Amino acid sequence: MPTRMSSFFLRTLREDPADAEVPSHRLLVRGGYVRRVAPGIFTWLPLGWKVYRNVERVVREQMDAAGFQELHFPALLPRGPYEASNRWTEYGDNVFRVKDRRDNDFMLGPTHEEFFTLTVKDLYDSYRDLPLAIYQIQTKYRDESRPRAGILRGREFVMKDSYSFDLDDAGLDASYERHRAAYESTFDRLGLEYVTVSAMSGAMGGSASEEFLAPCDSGEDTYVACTSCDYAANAEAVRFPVADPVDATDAPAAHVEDTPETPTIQTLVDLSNGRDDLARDDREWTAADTLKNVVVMISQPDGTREPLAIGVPGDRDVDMKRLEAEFEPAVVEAFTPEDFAAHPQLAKGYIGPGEDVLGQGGIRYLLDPRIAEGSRWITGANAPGNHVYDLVAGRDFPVEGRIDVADIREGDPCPNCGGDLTLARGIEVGHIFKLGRRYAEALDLTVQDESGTNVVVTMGSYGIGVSRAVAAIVEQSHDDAGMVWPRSVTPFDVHLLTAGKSDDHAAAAESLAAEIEAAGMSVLYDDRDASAGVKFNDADLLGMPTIVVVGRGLKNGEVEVKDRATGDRRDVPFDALVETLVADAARA
RNA sequence: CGGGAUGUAGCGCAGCUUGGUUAGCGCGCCUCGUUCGGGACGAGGAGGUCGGCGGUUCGAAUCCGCCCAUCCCGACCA
Repeated sequence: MPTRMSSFFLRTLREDPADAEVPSHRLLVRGGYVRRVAPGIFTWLPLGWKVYRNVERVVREQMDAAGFQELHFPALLPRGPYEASNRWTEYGDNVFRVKDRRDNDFMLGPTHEEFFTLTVKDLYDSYRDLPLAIYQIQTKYRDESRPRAGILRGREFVMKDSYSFDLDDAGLDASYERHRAAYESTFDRLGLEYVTVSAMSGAMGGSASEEFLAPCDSGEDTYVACTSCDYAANAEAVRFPVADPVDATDAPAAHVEDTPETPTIQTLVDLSNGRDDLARDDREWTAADTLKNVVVMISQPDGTREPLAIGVPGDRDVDMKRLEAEFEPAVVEAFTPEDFAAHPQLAKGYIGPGEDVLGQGGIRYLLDPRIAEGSRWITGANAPGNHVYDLVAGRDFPVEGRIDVADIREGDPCPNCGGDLTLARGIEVGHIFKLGRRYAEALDLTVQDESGTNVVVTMGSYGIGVSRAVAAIVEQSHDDAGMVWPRSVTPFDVHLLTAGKSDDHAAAAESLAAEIEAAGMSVLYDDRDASAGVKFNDADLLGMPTIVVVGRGLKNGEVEVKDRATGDRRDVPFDALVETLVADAARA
């Protein structure tokens, strides 16, 4: 039986919801696929649920095909295991915490590493049981400080998470590769365009890590890709090589100059160019000649705070996102007036390297990799209104450490081949990484090897944002009129409507609907007593891949078949309709 | 958590500055009629704790205070 719109639980909105910004949010709400219940929490209405389940089905089929085994943990989790890995604290405000009637702590699981690990530990003891790869498709909860963009980033969302367990690094490599291949086939089937970029392993600890990003304007992740080689990385993970040392034997001695009213790079550059005693003969000073020192506070989950100074070329800013990624799970805070008061050696606006100030016994001081040993700089002289010129890195102050957190720009040299980097945005729909032994060690997951020795298991962790993928598909596949579903996840194969209200139209549509369904395709039949325009617009909005119109061609025994994606329309005789639809579906 | 904005019917909004009958418009919904291939038309109707609490006042959607909530921009993640 076709689903009849006259009785289908669906209401489309004529106007965009006021709170929806990104296309997926706007269209999913307007099309009656989802409905907001609370910030970041949504109801899946019948149409949306069909899409969601199709996505979930594809994910499950590809996991099963790869030989991974599905299980299901609770979403409501006791505190204990998270103590062992220290994450009850580390996750901070991002977890929904609840108590039972006896005042025991529970949480709504934001992730399940501990439970996978502990369950394997419970059941397995021998190397002969490995390798193992298990997964679940689970509702996860994260009390995001700022949920946004509708389904793209909710506080309740569905994630497929897998874990692999291997005896050694070679085994982990193999498990990782199997997951990568499974992910590629999954996203291919979902009709998602994606790029694979290398990524930091983030809060979970570990080594190799790659993200699957669906490129689109609403993406929250910035990634770089090289125009010359196949290098691609999340902006947070890009690491530029340390610049080669330069010869500084001819460099003049460093000299402090009186530079009043120059607390910013721009004022400093302007003053330097404007004064005869400071101006260069060969060219103008630029911001890139200055060494900018940014002081921040690194705040650990346990509450300890430590100041950190970062030196970058003055034409660059510190990218806070990259900096945060570097110190996870610690949080980076701006230096407050109180912090400055507690460090009186820091002259705001005139901070520079110096004994007991930055480095050399003072605040921990790390330099951008572009600052070569032997390079000359203008920087703060640690006194208001004073800068030091011709300060040579490595000669006048030691290079105590490096940190690569400056902003990345279009055209920056590729760390791999030196070609030009491009910047783009994408939605993280998948993430695979080699966890290593962190959880296994913390939770004491070992197996006996052939010699009877206990060996710590090495793990991999692999996620797919199932609910997020629904939104990502819309982000990539829509036009002004509405959504355009890939056939693999469409809620219905065919959207059938009558343009014309005679009994003949209805009878023809009924019989065609039955034929189409008999051929194995699902039909959403718009049998409503609405004007043709309303039906056409709803059909475009709802986005089934094929729209069949029983209209003015009826008298000739023809219907119109419209391809939602291309907009192409063809008149097809009744008796050729099913054949046409089957052929179209097969071609897609 | 910082910055900005908003809260009035299922959805989108006006009214608030300058307090005053029964709180209004469009969409959607119900009834009747007309229309019938790209969000038709007429007539009639249903639907509201005006975010909450407190205050000022003869009288508060409107003024004041506090609170709550939501959205957007920045810092976090599938």
